[in-house]
Amino acid sequence: MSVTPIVAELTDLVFQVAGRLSAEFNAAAAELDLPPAQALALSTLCEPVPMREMADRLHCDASNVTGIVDGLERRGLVTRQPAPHDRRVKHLVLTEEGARRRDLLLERSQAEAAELFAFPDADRRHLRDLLARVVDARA
Amino acid sequence: MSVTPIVAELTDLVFQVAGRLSAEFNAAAAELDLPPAQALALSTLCEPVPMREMADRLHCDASNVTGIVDGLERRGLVTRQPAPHDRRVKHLVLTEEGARRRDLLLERSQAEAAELFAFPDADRRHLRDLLARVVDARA
DNA sequence: CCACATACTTGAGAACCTCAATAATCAAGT
DNA sequence: ACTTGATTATTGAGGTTCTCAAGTATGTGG
Repeated sequence: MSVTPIVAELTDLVFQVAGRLSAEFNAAAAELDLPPAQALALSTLCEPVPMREMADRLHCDASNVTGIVDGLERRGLVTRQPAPHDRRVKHLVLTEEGARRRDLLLERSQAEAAELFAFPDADRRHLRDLLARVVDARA
Repeated sequence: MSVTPIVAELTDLVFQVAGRLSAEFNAAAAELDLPPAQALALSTLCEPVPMREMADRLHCDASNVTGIVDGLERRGLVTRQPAPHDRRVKHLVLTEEGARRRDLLLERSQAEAAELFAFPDADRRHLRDLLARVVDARA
């Protein structure tokens, strides 16, 4: 029954790399007084976005987003604003401080990421192509 | 200060692949009535292992493991057994049912993983080598 | 024996998550 | 208009995961 060893190996490696990346992300987040999920939400926020859209981005339940945004709002980083065309939806909008915090977060976490991928550009592109193949293997 | 676009791209791809893998893992876990963290702990468990070692494997606080193992014990999948040589440490040992559940979990999640990495073997090995380079870039 | 480190637990508090149910609104068909 | 049915966001209950600070029991080295 056993799966090809290479598959287990690949799975493991992907988790290791992702693990480091997210450890670095979370560390950067923690320095900015942001819990992981809130940081993740913040990092995807640029243009105003409906709650529902955020739920999709985070691959989680809508009711979940309520709590996360509560946190971000309590910290004064986003506000909920009623959408003009549909009174059911509320848009998440970055405050000044929210935008500043978001930029810091991205800056720091990407700086760490850059170190992880610090090898010749040809290899990086090759890695990108292979990973891309995995991703849209079944899109 | 902007990071090379390729780095952002790589980061994104790695997260996407890891995201799918862990979504599949969590789904398999959910079918077996296992919360994510408990499933992860279970999946790493084969030989008896001290709590502390488990904490290292999960990259989390020791006090955290107590709660996770409480869950696994409540479900009857592991037991804590005092280690012979050091009375401070407790070994996590799989029960019969625990071993069975663990095998099912690995079987199912690896089957999903195999589909993700279903492309020529030469490419898979290449991908492995590149990822390995990332991992021990700073080990 | 003493000082110190280590393994595990406990407790408080926050964060995160699922699920079921609700209120408000929209979109369509009738 | 008016009902039906979907959709958006929230709430509440309950469980899981996390951090952090303290505490207990045990090992180790001077």
